Amino acid sequence: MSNIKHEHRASRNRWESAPSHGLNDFSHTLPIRLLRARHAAINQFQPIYKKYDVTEQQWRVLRMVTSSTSLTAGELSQAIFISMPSLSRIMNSLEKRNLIRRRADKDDLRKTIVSATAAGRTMVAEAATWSDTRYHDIAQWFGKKRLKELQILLDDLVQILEQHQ
Amino acid sequence: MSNIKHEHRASRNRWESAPSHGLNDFSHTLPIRLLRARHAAINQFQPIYKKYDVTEQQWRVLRMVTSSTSLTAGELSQAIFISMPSLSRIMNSLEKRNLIRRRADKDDLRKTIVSATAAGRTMVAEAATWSDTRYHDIAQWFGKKRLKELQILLDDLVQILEQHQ
DNA sequence: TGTTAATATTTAACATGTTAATTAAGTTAG
DNA sequence: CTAACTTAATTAACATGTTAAATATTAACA
Repeated sequence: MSNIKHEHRASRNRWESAPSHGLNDFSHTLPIRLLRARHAAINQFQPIYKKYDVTEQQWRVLRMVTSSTSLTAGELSQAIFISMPSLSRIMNSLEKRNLIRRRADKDDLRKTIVSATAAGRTMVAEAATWSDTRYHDIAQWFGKKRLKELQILLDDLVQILEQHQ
Repeated sequence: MSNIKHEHRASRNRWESAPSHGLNDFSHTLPIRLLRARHAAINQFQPIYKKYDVTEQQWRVLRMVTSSTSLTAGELSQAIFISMPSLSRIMNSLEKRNLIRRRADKDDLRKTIVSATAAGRTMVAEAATWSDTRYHDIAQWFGKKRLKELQILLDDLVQILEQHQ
């Protein structure tokens, strides 16, 4: 019973230890970790969503649209990682609330150009300061260096996974 | 394909640079990065979902249930990070397909104990090898050390964000 | 003991995620 | 020029995410 090399404690997760059958500690896979982290991050901005009665996704649209002078629905979709079908519905809702506006691109009538209304811009500008403060807080708590590390690892992971496809 | 617009160097993101007004480069916030990474990771296992005609979430339930001898719906919900309402519907669907079973806990009739049927266990066991291989591939491509680093950073981030709440 | 509070799960209502089909406009080849 | 192909956005259908309310059971306690 010579346990030579490893003496893995109880259950290290499946990514670093022997896979055996892979059915142990399933609650700590990378996808679930990423989901949890995203949840926790978004949660920090909950006060804004409640204050303005928007969902996190609607807020993403509003921020992207107000931060850009002119972009098409397709560009918007790619930038904030919301599929076109979802984006389509979200834009309906935001347009009804008079926060954004859609118009056809004169050079290519298939494209839709999305822009923020004055009301939309006002709303985002109001929250921008608060939001920036919170972003800064998070960087402070977690450490700017580690945050940067995390970002790089995430980007690299995406790149590598998309490569091997 | 390969029209991927990675303008990494072009503009640094808002997390490390001066916040100014926070409306620039909004498409690279941490939440969006996490979303992208999760997508890319899940995408690697798409063949399984298609082969067995299950969603990613249903698969999470199946793997967790088969990897555990006995757990309640609540425990399952926490472990795989699916809310109780969603889990309730997913279990309905999996039960109809005879992949899992629900029964009341004799010691506490409020609790529901979830278990896999023989069919469910067979199905997961069949895919386990393939899945393990893919997990291993990812670790190989990305580097085991970096993957571990990423995991630690994610866990720490969650912990810190939950602390400051 | 009986009333109230807390817990586990489900249901309801609505927003979003996902895949496939549809519509409209632009592009290309014959 | 027009038929076939491509692209951009929407719609449809169904699964999941999310919040609040409903239901059933257990715990607390005066």
